Amino acid sequence: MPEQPSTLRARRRTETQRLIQAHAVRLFTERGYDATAVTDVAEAAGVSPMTVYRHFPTKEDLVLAGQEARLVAERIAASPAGRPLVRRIGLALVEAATESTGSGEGLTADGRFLLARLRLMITTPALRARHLDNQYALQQAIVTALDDGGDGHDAFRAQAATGACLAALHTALVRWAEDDGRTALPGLITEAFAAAFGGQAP
Amino acid sequence: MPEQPSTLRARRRTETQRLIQAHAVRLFTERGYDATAVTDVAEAAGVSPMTVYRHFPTKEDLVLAGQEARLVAERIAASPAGRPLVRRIGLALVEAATESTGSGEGLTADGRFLLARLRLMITTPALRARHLDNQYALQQAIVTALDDGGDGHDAFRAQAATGACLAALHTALVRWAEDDGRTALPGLITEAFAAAFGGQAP
DNA sequence: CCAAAACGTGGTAGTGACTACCATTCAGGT
DNA sequence: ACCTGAATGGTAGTCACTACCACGTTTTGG
Repeated sequence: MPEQPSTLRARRRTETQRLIQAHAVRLFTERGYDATAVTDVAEAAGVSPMTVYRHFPTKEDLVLAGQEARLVAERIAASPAGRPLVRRIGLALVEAATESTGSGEGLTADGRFLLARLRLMITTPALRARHLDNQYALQQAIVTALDDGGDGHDAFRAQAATGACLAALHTALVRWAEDDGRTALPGLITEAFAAAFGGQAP
Repeated sequence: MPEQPSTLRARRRTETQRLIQAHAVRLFTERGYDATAVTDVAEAAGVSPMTVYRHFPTKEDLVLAGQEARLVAERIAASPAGRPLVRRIGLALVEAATESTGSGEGLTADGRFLLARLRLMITTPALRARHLDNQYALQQAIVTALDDGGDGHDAFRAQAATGACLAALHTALVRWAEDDGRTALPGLITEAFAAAFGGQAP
């Protein structure tokens, strides 16, 4: 999904980003987030501190950066309307999770990296706060995407339902990370939805 | 509810806290959060920057400090068990909101201050992130408080349900702030729960 | 009632995240 | 080949926050 303009500059750019982020997550995991300075990350990646800030506006973005959110929003917007909102969102989330992590046992390299990032997001207070705010931004994006021209009251109901769905997702993600990714994520999401919404989930 | 030990030192201490926080919220509202330095708050309150940090460990706490969370957790723990979790939490939240803001029209001075803080929490990214993390901490407190000795699976379901409830609460709070407190908060919470959970809300 | 302990407050000097502002180098399109 | 623009690096500065220490006042215990 990330387009590859294949121009040399763009390829190098994404490659540097990948390099910096990989070293950052590694160092944060080894030494701790607060005990690792941005300068350390830059040094490990072989670039100047300036370059780190060019690619990642804040230290937190070194862990949080990722494009999973966009995928989710698009999938929900593309899902067939008519069904109750909670079921639409739940189904889209389960599908997106299946695609990202696989429903079976083996974890891809991307999956392991996502897991490492998630662990940091859950345990480090500053990262957890920013991650929750990102989820809130995703909520806004979802509500905007599926706004069928209803009035403010409809939008309010959509906000409430979407927020509750994303909270259930978050619970599933936390459990998945605590389990080191051994339990399949789609199943956890389904369980979380069942616990929160009872009869109106896949 | 906050005990008054009535010893001179304690009274002075809470008074300085109140003073600093009041000036902070005022300045943040007038000039903006990022454009206001902690030094400015200290100067306005007539204390040294050091004293500000003594009472409020971070700049964000100047807005976020408050003991509403504890009230909510206690109320939920005290609610009668047996009913479905979502209904228990919803009822407790509506009651707590009624007590804090009143169900009628007039807004108390405390209510107006709470509204000003809430507006800052919603509009300022850094504060919004920390606020969402505080809600997440409240979720943990609630789950711990009503842990009836179930297994890990029960705890997982409680996490999912509680998180969804607090997301609905947050939606109601945002709407309340956007309305400048004109719509009664308990009713908004009830509506948000109805939108998210359908038939299982007050 | 008077000491000693505890607390609230202020100063100084630091660390670390982040932000201008500017110079240099090199890929991309014409 | 030339010029535009992007990517990187350096310097200096702001601001949140943290020791570490000193001084005065309130509280406490004999």
